[in-house]
Amino acid sequence: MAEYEIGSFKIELDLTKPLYEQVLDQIRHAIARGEVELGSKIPSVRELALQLKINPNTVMRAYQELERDKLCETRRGQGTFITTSEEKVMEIKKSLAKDALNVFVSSMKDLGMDRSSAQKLLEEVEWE
Amino acid sequence: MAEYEIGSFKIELDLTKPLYEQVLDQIRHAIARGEVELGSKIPSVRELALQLKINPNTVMRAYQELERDKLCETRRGQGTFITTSEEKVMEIKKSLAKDALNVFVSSMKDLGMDRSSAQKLLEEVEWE
DNA sequence: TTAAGTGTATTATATCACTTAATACACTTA
DNA sequence: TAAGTGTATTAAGTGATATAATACACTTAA
Repeated sequence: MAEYEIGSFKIELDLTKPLYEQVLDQIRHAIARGEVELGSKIPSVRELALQLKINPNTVMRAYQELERDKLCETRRGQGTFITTSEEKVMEIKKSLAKDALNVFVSSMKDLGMDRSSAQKLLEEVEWE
Repeated sequence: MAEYEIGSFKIELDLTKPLYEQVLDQIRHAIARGEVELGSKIPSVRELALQLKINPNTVMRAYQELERDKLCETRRGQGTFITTSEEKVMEIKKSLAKDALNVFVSSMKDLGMDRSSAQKLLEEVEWE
């Protein structure tokens, strides 16, 4: 589809999920990984839409959800800025990790597997 | 939405995912858990559609995918039957577990977490 | 032979989330 | 004042999903 580099992280889009969700996820994860400087400005709605070759409305939808999570702060006429709250970042990181964990545990249970089976899988999986 | 009991397992539908996918997943997982007798007959397309209050075409779509995975065998005029291959069941169980594991690992990496962090989460999570 | 119950196929329609497009307004900064 | 921001609105298009109605082929049992 298209890609765009923001500071040290890159946004890449495909057709597997809604575009606004991909933009949202990738920025959110980049913040969680600490790859975006707190308080820094991210591209304007129009600019990112242009680079990713998608509609400004789609970008805005992602930005608005970031703001709902308090990960971003938008200032009319100025732009959209990453939160300065280290606490918020840790919070969202924990939350995303917990969500992923719950999905995994549910899947294991659905397959009738116990904790130690899951642990064994995790030990044996190729990581890097 | 609706639910239906098949042998020892139950199908419940909601609005979070495509219906055919829920039917498919729930039967597939029940097989993987060993809750369905191998070689047994599952409800007819029309019967299950009636019980779940959904369209027969939707049920058929799920059944056809089960057949593609060789988890079921359909006999025209007779019905749809669970595979008798214990091997196929183990295969699909491994496959589903691997998929879930990969999703989890990807999520952890997206958050910049290493294997031991993931293991710690798994150790600490409430299981039952 | 017949009737009922199977899987399967086809065509049409409806719905909904997602996306795009075009435009306008409010605000900030240089 | 002009350019660049976020925001809002309305309209339209697209594709996956689901429903509806109908028909056909096959199997089984009465």
